Amino acid sequence: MPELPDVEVFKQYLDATALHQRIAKTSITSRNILGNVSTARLERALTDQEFTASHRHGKYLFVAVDGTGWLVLHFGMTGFLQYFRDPKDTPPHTRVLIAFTNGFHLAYDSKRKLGRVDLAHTVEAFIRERALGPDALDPELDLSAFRKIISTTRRTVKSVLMNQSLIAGIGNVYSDEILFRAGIHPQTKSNRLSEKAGEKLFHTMKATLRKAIEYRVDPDRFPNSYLLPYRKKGGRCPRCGQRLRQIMVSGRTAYYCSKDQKRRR
DNA sequence: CCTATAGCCTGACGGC
DNA sequence: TGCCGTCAGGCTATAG
Repeated sequence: MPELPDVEVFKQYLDATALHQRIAKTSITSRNILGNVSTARLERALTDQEFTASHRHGKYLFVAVDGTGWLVLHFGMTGFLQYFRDPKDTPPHTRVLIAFTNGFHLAYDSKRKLGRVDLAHTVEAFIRERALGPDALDPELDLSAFRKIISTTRRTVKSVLMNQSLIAGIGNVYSDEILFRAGIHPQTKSNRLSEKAGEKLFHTMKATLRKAIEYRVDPDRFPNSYLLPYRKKGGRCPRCGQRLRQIMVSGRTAYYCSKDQKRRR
């Protein structure tokens, strides 16, 4: 699930709940979701410390640990955070459980274990090591920087949007949403986009991600014009009512409207 | 340079 | 009801 807007909402949730509380205990209940860190080292790094700030880059959430380092959270397809007091509210697939001295807990839940929990010395070093591109909502990723990215590759535009080394934060769902709103066919070759289409794509990308955060990624709050609620087998285009097409693009299922998103070469 | 595929994991769903 | 194959909004490694 979690793409940039989802992770941004997780960040706001964490900021509103888990900052500035002393950590009494850290329990790792699934070792294989850990990155380059052992159970013991992670527990040692967190216990008796507190979270002081957070930062998001693409689909990664970084949480500062007393200014000494960073806890890195990645959510895979099924991850989320839950802050709660009563132990019976512990989510069913909790992989890391942090108990604070105020009696509350923060759970990192990941049903499919495709997410990762790690430690990093600095955010910048982590981003460099993972070769992540600029965050999709970073103001430094402006129109001219975006043009450079899309013009230098012949891949399909959908795979460019989803490539975390080129632009960080967009996954399968939001790439479909952005292309739908921009009226661009997902298999259009990136470097073949017209100047006008490239500019439209840029503004649509920024606006779509910002709006999704504003709606707190709640599909019920999205305007009717969004593809997201209809993005399923048998779904119909919210604009023209036609059945949505379903194709594979770079190994993922892409949904689009063949009337509004014409293929051109 | 780019695409396709498998693998990591688990659970929901549909068909029989 | 129960079993089985397929699929799911992420990412990496590898082969061609």
